[in-house]
Amino acid sequence: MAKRGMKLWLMKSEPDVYSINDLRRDGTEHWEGVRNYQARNFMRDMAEGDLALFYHSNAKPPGVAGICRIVREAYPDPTQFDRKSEYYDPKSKKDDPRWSMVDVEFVEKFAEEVSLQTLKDEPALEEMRVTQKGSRLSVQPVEKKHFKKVLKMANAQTNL
DNA sequence: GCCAACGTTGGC
DNA sequence: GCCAACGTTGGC
Repeated sequence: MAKRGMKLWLMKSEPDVYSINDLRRDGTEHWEGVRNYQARNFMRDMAEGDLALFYHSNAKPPGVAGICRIVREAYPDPTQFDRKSEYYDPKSKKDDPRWSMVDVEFVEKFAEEVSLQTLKDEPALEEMRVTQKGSRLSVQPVEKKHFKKVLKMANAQTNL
């Protein structure tokens, strides 16, 4: 059931890097490596218990693969200080970390992914951010009506 | 691999 | 503060 004031999100991951199957295996994971200020700011707005659509980007086809839940609110992403990490940011200072991450846990993998094309073909999702041209943002808020629609299209077990 | 649609950087 | 050059994202 939906908690009062719960916010809803969409989070993109390239399945070659980290997929919904990886999250199912791991249970929980750090959502590290976000290096875009807008996406970071959205992560900072997340609260424990919020739900997110797990979106496979750069996939064939791209689409929503399942659901995850925020289990830890934003805190500094340690990879920004790790010289060996591909996410290393030499400009970020220890006493003023630039980048944040959240922790997520696996909720559900859809029996069938809902492809981006399917989302685009659904008139009710016309205004959803991810269906819009040039939507590159890797973390984005989702309106409740859109989230519910996607759950329905996916025959999801999760409901709001 | 191409390229549109951004976002960031840095010279001025 | 402007803006050109450059880098990244991500669908196709």
